[in-house]
Amino acid sequence: MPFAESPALTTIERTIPHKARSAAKNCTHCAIRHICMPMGLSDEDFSKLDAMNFTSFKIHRGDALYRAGDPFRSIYAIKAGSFKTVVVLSDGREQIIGFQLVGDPLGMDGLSHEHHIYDAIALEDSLLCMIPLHKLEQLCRDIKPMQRHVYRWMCAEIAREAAMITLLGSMSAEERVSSFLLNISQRMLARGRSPTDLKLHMTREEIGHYLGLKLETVSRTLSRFRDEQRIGVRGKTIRIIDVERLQHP
Amino acid sequence: MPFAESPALTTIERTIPHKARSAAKNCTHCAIRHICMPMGLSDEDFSKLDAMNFTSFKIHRGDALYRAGDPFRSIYAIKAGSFKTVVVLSDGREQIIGFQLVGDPLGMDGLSHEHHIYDAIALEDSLLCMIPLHKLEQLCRDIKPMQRHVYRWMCAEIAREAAMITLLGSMSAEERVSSFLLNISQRMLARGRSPTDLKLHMTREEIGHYLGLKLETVSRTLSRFRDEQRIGVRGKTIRIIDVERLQHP
DNA sequence: CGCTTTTTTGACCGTCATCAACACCCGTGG
DNA sequence: CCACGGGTGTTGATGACGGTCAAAAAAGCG
Repeated sequence: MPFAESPALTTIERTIPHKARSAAKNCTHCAIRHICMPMGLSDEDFSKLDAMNFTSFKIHRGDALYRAGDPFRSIYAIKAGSFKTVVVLSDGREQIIGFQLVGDPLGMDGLSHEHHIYDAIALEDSLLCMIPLHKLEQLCRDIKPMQRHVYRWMCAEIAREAAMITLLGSMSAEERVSSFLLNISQRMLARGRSPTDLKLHMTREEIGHYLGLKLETVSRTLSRFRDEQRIGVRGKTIRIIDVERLQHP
Repeated sequence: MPFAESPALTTIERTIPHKARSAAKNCTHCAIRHICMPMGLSDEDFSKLDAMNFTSFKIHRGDALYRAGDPFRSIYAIKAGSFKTVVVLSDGREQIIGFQLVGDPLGMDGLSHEHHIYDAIALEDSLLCMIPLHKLEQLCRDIKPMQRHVYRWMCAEIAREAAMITLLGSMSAEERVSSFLLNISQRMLARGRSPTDLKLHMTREEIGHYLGLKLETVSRTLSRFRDEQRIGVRGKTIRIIDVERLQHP
C-alpha cells in the first residue's frame, strides 16, 4: 500500500484504478534501464534496485498523470508511450514546456518544492514506472552514482529548457519546426528507433503550443518542407528525407 | 591557493589578478546570507560555514565570469552587482537566459556536467563570493539542510526557465516588457530595495535579447507605458507609477 | 569637452496570426 | 458494411504586430 501514509491524493492516485497497478518486472531486465538509471552499475547495485520492487501502471491517452499544484510524491519513468508537460495560464492560453518520450523521467518539476508546477498529460496510452520519493532518497544513499544521476537529470532539464528559451527567443517559425523535427529524430535514434520515420502523437495545435506558433503556421511550415522535398507528411506520420537541408536552411 | 590542483583555468581564473582576491568576511555577518544560505541554520552550522573561509573578488562591467565550455569548478554568490547569463548561437545571435541580481547564485549551469553551458557576464562592477565544488560538497555532507538547499536552487532555476518559456511562447511584446519590469521590481523588494525606483544596468538591446524582442520594440513599449502614465522613464532609471495597469493591461 | 554608445522616433515592410472554408481521418453506431 | 459526426489538418485571404532601416537626440565615458 504505497499511499497509506499520505492523506492528500495526487491526480493519478485518484484516477488510476487499483487493479491497473502491478509490481514491475525487476530493473535488471527493464528495457529502459540504460536510459533511466546511471551507467556502470554493479550487479550488487542492480540487486538493490530490484529489491525496491517498483510499481508500474497504465495510463490512457489524454489523462493527467499529475497537475500543477498536486503534491509531489513520486517521480516516474516512461516505460512505453509519451507525454506532454504543460503550463496553463489564467486566461486559458497554454504553453507546452516539453514532450517526454520512452525512457524519459517525469515529475521532477516539484522535486524540493512540495508541489508540481506543470500538468503532465499522456499523448497516447502509456506505461509508467513509479519511483516514490522515499525510495529515490534511499537509492541516493545506497548507490553512489545515483545521487549524481539525479543531479544530471535536473541539470539536463535546465539545459533543455535553456535551449527552448533560445529557440523561442530568437528563431523563426521555420527554424523552430525543423529544430523540433530534428530533436524528435535524434531522440528516436537514441532509443534505437528509426530516426527518419516519425510517428508524432501530438496534434498540430500541441506542436504550436510547444513552439510558440499557431497551428496553421505549423501546418503551413510542414507543407512547405514537403513541397521542398525535405520531409514527407501523411498526417501524424512524418518521414525525414533531407536532414542536411533541415539543419541548414 | 585554491586553483593549485587543477590544470585548466576558467575564464575568470585567467582574468582576475590575484591581488583582487581576498578572504571573505565570514558568512555569519554576510549581508546576503539569508538569500544564499538555507533558513534556520544553527550557530554550529554557521561556524562550519565561517571555517570554509570563502574567497571573494571583484569583477568589472562587461567581463566574463565564465564562458560556455569552461570547466565547471565553482559556484558563486553575488555580493554586489548584477550579471547576465547568455547563450551565443553559431551565427552570432545571442539569447539572454537570465539576469542575476545581488544574492543570486551563479554558475549552477554545469553542475554535474563538467562544463558551463552559458556565458556569465557582469552588467556592472560586481563583487562575488566563490564556493568551490569540493567545499560545496563538504557543506552538503556536514550541514543537512544544505543538500536540500542545492536541490531548491536547481528546482527554482527549472521553474524560472519554465516561466521564461511561457513568456516567450505565448505573450505579446507589451506583456513581456511589463512582466520584466514587475519581475525586477519584486526582486528588488525581496532585497529590501525600492520596488518602484529601478536602476536597470542592462541596455535596451540586452532586454530585447532577454525578452525575444528587438531593442526598438523594447524602447517603443517603454515609451508607450510612459505616455500612458504607467511608468516614468529616464534612460536606465525607471519608476513604476501604476503597478495595477502594468499587471492587468 | 568631444567621441562613442545608447536610446528614441519615424516610415515602411515581412512574418506570422486571424478568420474562414473545406478536406480528411478515424471511431462510433446504425 | 457504410453513413455520420467531431476532431484534426490543409489552404487561402487579409491584416496586425513586431522587425528593419535610417536618422537624430541623449547619455556615458575617457
